[in-house]
Amino acid sequence: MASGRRRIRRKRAEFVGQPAELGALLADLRTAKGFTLREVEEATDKAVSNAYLSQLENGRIKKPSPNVLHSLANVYAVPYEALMEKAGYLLPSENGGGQRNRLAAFAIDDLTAEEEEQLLKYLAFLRSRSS
Amino acid sequence: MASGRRRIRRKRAEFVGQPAELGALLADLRTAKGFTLREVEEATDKAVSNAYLSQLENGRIKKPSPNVLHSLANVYAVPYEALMEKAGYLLPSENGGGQRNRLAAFAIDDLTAEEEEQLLKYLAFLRSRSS
DNA sequence: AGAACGCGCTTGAGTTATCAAGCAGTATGA
DNA sequence: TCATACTGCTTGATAACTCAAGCGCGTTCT
Repeated sequence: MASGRRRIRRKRAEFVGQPAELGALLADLRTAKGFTLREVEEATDKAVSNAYLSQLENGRIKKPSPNVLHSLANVYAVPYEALMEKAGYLLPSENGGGQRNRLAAFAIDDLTAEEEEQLLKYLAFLRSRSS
Repeated sequence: MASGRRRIRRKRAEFVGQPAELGALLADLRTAKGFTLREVEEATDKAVSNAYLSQLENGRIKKPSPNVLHSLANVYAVPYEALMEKAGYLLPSENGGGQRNRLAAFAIDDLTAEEEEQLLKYLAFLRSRSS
């Protein structure tokens, strides 16, 4: 099954970006931090193999063990619960209703001034679009 | 390997009752409430089959999905996290390091989860472009 | 050029979770 | 007595997770 591996090339112009699935989120977190697959494997102390992470990021694995998510949350400095929720696991409090657990507390601590500016700009753009 | 199927007969006499396995705990919870396997299956709205619950209680299944534990926690009226922990999953707080590095340069506190994701995605995009 | 690396990714195999179906045992009622 | 209906339990099949090994591609030496 060859699979036409489609190169995902994001255009800045139309940046539609939906809520994204777990895999995409993990991929974004990793590239944002500038890690390689194997670096993450190391950082998790071999708890998450590079091969596995690849499959995760490409959506081939839908529900990794919470422990895997825990490891990754550590590496990416992002709240564990956020990943759990994205993976489709119920949260302790998430009972019946629909409760809003915030995703990443934007755990990017090493933003450059320039990046920050662009992000803010982009946020402004986003918000201007929301009706 | 023939397997000498060992009947697990719990003794009531010496009740050292310590860490106990998840299975034993679930079994105790159920009998304490006087439910049958099928009643629990019903109570969880078929989320947990009686067959599965049986295997769980007898320790044949070690790490059920968190969602299963959530259902059972509901039925038995015990805290979800307790079951999670018994199942060997790390809890949100169970973290040694506690690195909360979130430098507030980008201190946007009113971000919606969706906005955060899109920003992250955009940042990943930005950084992947810079050579 | 070629060697040597690092990158993401695939694949094969082993383990585990999960369910539908059905089994043996024990009541209870006709 | 037989039938019916429970009880917990087993089993076979399928799907999902997970890893070790290795592949192909692009860089970067030498």
